[in-house]
Amino acid sequence: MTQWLSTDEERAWRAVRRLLTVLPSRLGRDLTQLGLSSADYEVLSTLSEKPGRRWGLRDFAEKMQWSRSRLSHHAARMEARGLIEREADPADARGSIYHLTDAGFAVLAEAAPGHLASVRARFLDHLSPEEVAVLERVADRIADLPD
Amino acid sequence: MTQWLSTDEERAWRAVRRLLTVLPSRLGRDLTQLGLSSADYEVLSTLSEKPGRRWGLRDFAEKMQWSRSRLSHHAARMEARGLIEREADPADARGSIYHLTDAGFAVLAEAAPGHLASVRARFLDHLSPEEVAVLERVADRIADLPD
DNA sequence: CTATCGTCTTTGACATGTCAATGAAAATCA
DNA sequence: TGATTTTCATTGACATGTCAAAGACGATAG
Repeated sequence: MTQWLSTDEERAWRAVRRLLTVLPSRLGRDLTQLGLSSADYEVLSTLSEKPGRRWGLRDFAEKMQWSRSRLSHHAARMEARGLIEREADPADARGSIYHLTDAGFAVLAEAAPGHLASVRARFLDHLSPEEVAVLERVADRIADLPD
Repeated sequence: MTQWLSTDEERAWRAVRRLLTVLPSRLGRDLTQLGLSSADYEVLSTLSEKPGRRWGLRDFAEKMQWSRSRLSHHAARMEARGLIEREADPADARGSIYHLTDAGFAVLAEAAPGHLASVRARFLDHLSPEEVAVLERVADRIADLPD
């Protein structure tokens, strides 16, 4: 079940697959120690980068590459924890606007340094500048392919 | 929330994060068209590579980097579909041995070419041989770090 | 204006993953 | 041997993600 890629490709793909599994899992584990899941952290940091720290669900979900359903579910749970809040969109009564609470921002601010340290320790610190450059180019090229 | 990596690192990490999200999701979607989830495919192909196409749960789970619980749950579902079977381990009455059924092997054999085509179309075909080599080295280095 | 159609978020049902507890059997050790 | 500890796979309860309604509202065309 193995011979339809060249041996070089085969080895590389195996290695990349392992990376795809292992790196997110390690970063997630580190984050859990800090009291947040990876999903929580993504939501908080994506929201914190938006001017005003508020965002309508539709665009927010698209930015995060999440389904609207997933974001709605997850946001409901985070709202119950007091990390974010939802309010009606004044411009479109169907819409919902999410914004970071002060508590949510505080939680993010507390977790961020540890998370970035983890990204360094588990990834960036082990790459040369040239490798970082190659990775960026390759990752962009692949991710930009049509869906 | 953004200024604790150098701009180069920041851009690269962003790109890699996007790749980590988007590539598995695309490959998974393609696989779904072929009737299998990514998890199903991993189980089948990992099992098919083992001599005799049978494997005890413990080592199997470790090889896949899955928790035993996850594998046990997933295997129960796949067994219900007739793709794999479980039997008692004659050497250790606590143990359980998983093996691929003929039906499971047939399903894998049918899905594999399409999946490999998808890996090519969505990934490998867009990399130069040098990039493939860099990726393999980097991915191995990162994945081999202590947990 | 109003009827239709499309779009919005949420919801519920279900699939999947995690975590802790279970019960059975092996390994260890006195 | 017999008691204790460890390891094994599975299970159940719960958290999370997916998919297909649902219901509310906006946009469009007559």
